[in-house]
Amino acid sequence: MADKKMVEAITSRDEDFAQWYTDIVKKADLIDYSSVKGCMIIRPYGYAIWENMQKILDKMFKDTGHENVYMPMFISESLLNKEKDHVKGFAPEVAWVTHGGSEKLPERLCVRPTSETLFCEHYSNIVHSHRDLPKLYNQWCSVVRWEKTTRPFLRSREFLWQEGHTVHATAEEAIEETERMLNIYADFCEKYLNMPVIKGKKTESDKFAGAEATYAIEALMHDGKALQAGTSHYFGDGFAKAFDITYNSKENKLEYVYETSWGVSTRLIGAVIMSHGDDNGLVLPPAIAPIQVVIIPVNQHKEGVLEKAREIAGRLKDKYRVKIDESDNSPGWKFAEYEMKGVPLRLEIGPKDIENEQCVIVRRDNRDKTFVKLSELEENVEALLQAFADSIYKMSYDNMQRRTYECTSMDEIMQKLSENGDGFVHAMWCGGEECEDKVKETTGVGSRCIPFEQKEISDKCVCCGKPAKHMVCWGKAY
RNA sequence: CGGGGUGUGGCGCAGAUUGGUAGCGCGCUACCUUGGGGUGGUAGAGGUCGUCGGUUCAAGUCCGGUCACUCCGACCA
Repeated sequence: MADKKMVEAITSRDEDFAQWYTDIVKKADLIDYSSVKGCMIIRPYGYAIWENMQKILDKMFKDTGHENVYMPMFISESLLNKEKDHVKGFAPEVAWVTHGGSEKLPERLCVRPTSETLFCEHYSNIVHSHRDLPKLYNQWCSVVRWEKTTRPFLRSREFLWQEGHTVHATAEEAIEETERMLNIYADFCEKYLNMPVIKGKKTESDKFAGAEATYAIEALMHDGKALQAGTSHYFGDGFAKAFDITYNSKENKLEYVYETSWGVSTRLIGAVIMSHGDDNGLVLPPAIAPIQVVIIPVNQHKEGVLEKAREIAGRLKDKYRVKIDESDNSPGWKFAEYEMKGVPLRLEIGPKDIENEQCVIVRRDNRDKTFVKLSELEENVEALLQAFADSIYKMSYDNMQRRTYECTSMDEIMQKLSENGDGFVHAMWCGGEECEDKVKETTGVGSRCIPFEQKEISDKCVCCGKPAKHMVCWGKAY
């Protein structure tokens, strides 16, 4: 029975998606709660996923000329206050340090919610000449935002991320950088997380505090809600003016730099869970799965079985992340356990197989069983992992297609959503903030982004009927 | 921040209305058994009931505060 629910312990995904999600993060050993609200312990299995993401992304950053740095975690209040839009955006959710030991600090310090101000201060000190540009810095760190409601990976008060901050001589160069990084994020999601995304620009009301333009990639989760999976901001010279970051040009003129920043966070783990997971647990993309192939010896106490299992592991371990479970749990228990943990391939090896010089490989996504000759092991693993990755991408892609609705009226939006469930609504927009608000108020979907890939569904705004400027992608957000 | 739910061995829960000193399943430990979808058995270990305070001869149980988790909204990587 391919669709039989093996693990009774988790909530069904279609019955209660939120509860299902909570069950998964706990039962797959990704996190544990700590005693401070909204702060989670990322356990080894969860952290390994993040490490794999980091490894891939870090290489992509380095390949495009970026360098890693580390900024302090504290920002003085006066520094934070320098760019007024930025403070206004973040002040409500920063955590403050007021004491050092028992002594009150002369100026309170905020725990970074993001590090624009720190990078700006530093850049103003080290950038003097056009020869110093560009500076392409990135840092891996954690940031703190005092969120009111919290959820593991999706919204925690402290979370891990990377933040790139770059300064350039010209606006063109900075805009190019903003786009380059957005594309890297999109490629990462599609190729390594096997998750399709929509690239687009945020509306004025939705852009980053202090930015001139914010670009984002939006992914659609299995339940039809949207998740912002990454952002890339173009700052123009706004921060440069606020923080006085100037350089002497070739013509010996004092010029302001142009800046960008971009980031993705451990929220991507949440995105992967909600894109690919099913009623049996996690389903992990091979590129980031801590274990890609789990080997389950069957009747392992029988002579020769464990030896064979280890031999197989030895053949695979240079190329793949492999684990043999030699514990004394029953095979059935192990099957369920590694399904919960989302391991892409399960390799079963028992006395019958050894006799036939074969093994059994089962895919996590559809439980397809393949009998593989041991002499053809490597090429089969390779092919199955690839097929697995393609297949979970397609599932996500199909889900997004099925849940994308083109609408020309507010009534149609509400009708499509109630008939087919949540999803992306593509509809035209005049560019007015009142209409943006009104769409959200009446239909429940907010603007996610203005996709780069535009389509003229009609020439009128879905809300007010005036001439439309853009097609907007709307959705309910996480 | 508003509304609902929950907090009792590691996990899931019962006990609370009718106060009298804590119980079940799973897991855990040891041994045996079994092994191709969470094997079966025997013997064990483990909790003062989120937390602070109040009422009472006596509180898991009643009252008040507080903290955390969770779900649904409003805002956010």
